[in-house]
Amino acid sequence: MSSPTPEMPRKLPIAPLHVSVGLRAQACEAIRAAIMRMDIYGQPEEIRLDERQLCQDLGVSRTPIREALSVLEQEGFVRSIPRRGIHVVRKSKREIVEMITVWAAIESMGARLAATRATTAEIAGLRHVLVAFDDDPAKGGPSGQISEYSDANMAFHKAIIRLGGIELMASMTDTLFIHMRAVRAVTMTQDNRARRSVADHRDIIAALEARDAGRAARLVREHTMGLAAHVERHGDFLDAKPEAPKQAEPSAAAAERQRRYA
Amino acid sequence: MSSPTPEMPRKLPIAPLHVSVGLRAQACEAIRAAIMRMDIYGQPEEIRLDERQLCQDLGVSRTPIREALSVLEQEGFVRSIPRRGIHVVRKSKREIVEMITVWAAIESMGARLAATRATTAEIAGLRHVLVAFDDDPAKGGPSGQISEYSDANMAFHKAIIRLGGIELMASMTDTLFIHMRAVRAVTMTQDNRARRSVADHRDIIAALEARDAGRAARLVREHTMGLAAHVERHGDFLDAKPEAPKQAEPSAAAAERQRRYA
DNA sequence: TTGACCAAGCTGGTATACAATATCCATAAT
DNA sequence: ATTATGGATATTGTATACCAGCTTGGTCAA
Repeated sequence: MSSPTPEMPRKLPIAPLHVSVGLRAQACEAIRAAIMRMDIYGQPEEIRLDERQLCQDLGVSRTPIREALSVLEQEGFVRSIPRRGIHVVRKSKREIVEMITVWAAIESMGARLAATRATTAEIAGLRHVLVAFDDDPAKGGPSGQISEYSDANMAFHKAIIRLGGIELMASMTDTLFIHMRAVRAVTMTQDNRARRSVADHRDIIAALEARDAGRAARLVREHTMGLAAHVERHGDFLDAKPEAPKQAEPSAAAAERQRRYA
Repeated sequence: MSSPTPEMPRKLPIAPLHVSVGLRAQACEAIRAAIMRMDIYGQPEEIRLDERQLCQDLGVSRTPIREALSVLEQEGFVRSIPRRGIHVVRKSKREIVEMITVWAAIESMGARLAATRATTAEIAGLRHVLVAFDDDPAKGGPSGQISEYSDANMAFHKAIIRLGGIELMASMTDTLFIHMRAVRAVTMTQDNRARRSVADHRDIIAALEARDAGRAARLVREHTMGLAAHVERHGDFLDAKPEAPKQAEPSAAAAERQRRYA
């Protein structure tokens, strides 16, 4: 049966039937999506999540929830304190800057590798990512486009990394990029940043097309480190003000509990 | 419960200390140590570990074991297949090369940052790491010293990264370095590599002392990428031959299993 | 009125029981 | 004799029950 019969009718294109995609993975995905959906830095108070509440909402037992939370804790999205609860982590400005720095390091190397091993067609494909906003520079103004541009921006950087050919880079930066979503508001506070960003991207593509590995690596590094410097200057809102602990309000506890499940 | 007794043995104010360091963390540490201790690439067959066996050995229940295995799976040490068991991952040559490449990217940026922000005393402290083997170059020969040198080697690179001041770099590379331990045998197969490595390190320190960020970054990158190329050339043993345990045996079950794994 | 002490509830950690599924072997049929 | 099918077995995923500790709110005493 292992003979290489070229045409075997036994190979029915039957469903892959991944009935057991794993309940833990689903919970992990759901919780991660919920975390990304909420505006972490909008509310000043710590966001706590309750295991049992999640159990009810997702309709599963605590065990998969706990395992999913373990994964999320490893990924740096939540933090579990023994008997104090599980709260969504709020990255400090320094942590954000560090993440951007690591991102710059990885993507710079990715660009360096891409300059030599990527095909010309692949490099040319990079232009498709930014034409969408290159053709319409008027979009830079309203904040409603920020999210849209930010997504395209991340897509461009992801594409650079992908062209480097190191899959590990893609997987490692994916987590970083997810964290970046929370602070994308600050990345475009200055209007010229968006335009300058597009110009930088064009220069990077040009360097890649010229097969100038050193220049591509340098441009990517300077571009991303510029973002790091920008956050360093204007990202003070990240170091949140956990607000006055409790002013003289006797019902603060009740309010706290109410907010907890919000 | 029986509260009427007004005299309750009051809790001694003696700090129980880290009684609850978390049973999961201990299990995680133990299993990780066990994995690092065993020679993954020595045995040709897949190394499977059994949950209940671990439960008995560690004397705990399955829950903390499972959570520890979740963490280890996230870190890339083990892989869990739904109903097939948990086996220690055997990194392929490509994966190792990728890890080294990412390491080079991160450490290169770390050196670049260290060149400007590290104090002169900190840079000078780097020499302490390699003098131990710089003073006794005769040690390069026997393989018994490989492990020792490898540890000092990693300590040097960790120190570079630490001087960069980005804690995230340290934590990310720690996991990479743990994986590197498994393949440190191949890193020193050529005798001159050890000596050249020390020379490279000295050059890196010189660049840092000269505050030449670009040169430091380049030297670190070339040094580590040289290791990647070395593994690329001589690391074919990593792509192990799982070899058919049963040779020419037309067993239907074996063929079936082979087909399903493909 | 204010402070401390106690008690109860809530939260997470741990253990165990149950269910589902993959593997493997034995037996029967061709 | 060989193959296929069925069951036995083993292993993991999931759920639930129990336990320990922290928080918090109330009450009593000074």
